[in-house]
Amino acid sequence: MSSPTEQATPVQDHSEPAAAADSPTEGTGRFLDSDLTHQVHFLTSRARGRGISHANGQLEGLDLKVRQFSVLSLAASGMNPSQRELGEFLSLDPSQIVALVDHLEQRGAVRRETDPRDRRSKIIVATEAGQQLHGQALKILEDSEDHTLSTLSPRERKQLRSLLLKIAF
Amino acid sequence: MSSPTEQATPVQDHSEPAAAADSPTEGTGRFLDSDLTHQVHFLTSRARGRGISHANGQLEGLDLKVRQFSVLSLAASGMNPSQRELGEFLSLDPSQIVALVDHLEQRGAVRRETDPRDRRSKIIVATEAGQQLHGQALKILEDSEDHTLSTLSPRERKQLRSLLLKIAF
DNA sequence: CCATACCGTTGAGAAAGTCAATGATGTAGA
DNA sequence: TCTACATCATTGACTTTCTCAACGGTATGG
Repeated sequence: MSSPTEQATPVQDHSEPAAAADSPTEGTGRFLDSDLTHQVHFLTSRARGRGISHANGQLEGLDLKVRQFSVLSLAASGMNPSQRELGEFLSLDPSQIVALVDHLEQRGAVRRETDPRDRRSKIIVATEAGQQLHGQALKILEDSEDHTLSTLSPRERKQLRSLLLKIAF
Repeated sequence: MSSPTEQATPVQDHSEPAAAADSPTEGTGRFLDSDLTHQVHFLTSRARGRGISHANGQLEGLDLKVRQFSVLSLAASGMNPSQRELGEFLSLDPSQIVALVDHLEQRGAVRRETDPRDRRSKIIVATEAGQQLHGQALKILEDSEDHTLSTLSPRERKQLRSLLLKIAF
């Protein structure tokens, strides 16, 4: 199908009406038909980029990023994750977890507690202040997500979450 | 403010059966119920990470990454994108586009052609070799995506693409 | 002609990702 | 018990990606 015959398509061939200036989707919308737009990794990348960017902006007031929130969230869950577990679940290198936990610990949001069953591993738990911070951030993130998914019906949002869950693990 | 009241859920409270060693989802599956797992940005991040990681692995033989492919793909589309348009559509800084195009150009996969209508902008077009490379990569990426979405039915895949498309733009 | 805006490019620095090595600790077998 | 080996958190080095400011060449509108 994709045998690239001599169709080199010179530039002057892109005959677009000179009135392209007032196109509807502000210029790059013409790529919406491209092959790329059908690739799931491209769509997830873009969706993620937009969502995270907006979320980070909204979290600015708390001086927190989604990256840090994800660690705080698990720490505040009462599930007592170890750093290794955090790394695995969040798809982050152990060394990155160290930096993240360092930051949250200096901020007084989490504590490192040595696991009595395995003194090599450290359990990350949220402090009282951390719980509070998590609560505030969660609220903001819910609003942010609501904004990101504003073009989706409640039913579609549920579907999306369900589908993503299936391919995320 | 941050007086840590002694209610901090001590570690020995995480009473888990000692037989946890043979748990089904290899350890971190116990976080699947956490709040985080309900957040779309977390799910998209994980899904994207897994997908791109696998895709990049499969593309290794072509010495190509999805990042570079996305540029090549638009260059090979016959839509004559300018670098600015590439940046906007791919959510990348213009300076990153320069590097990406430089690399593909040195490889002989794309050409920069000055737009006769606006000599500031450069149109990126795929060479013959670039078209061929794109064809091979596309095939590999389709297989990779098939692998990433293996837990989804054809109908679900279509739904997913449709939903992602709605929130990606 | 002039001021202003835009495009690609360069360079610098921050953030994020990857990898190897180490000390402390746990585990299993001789 | 002693010994070899594996695992966890940590550090450090390095690469990749992101973000931003500046600059030359070009376009646009007065």
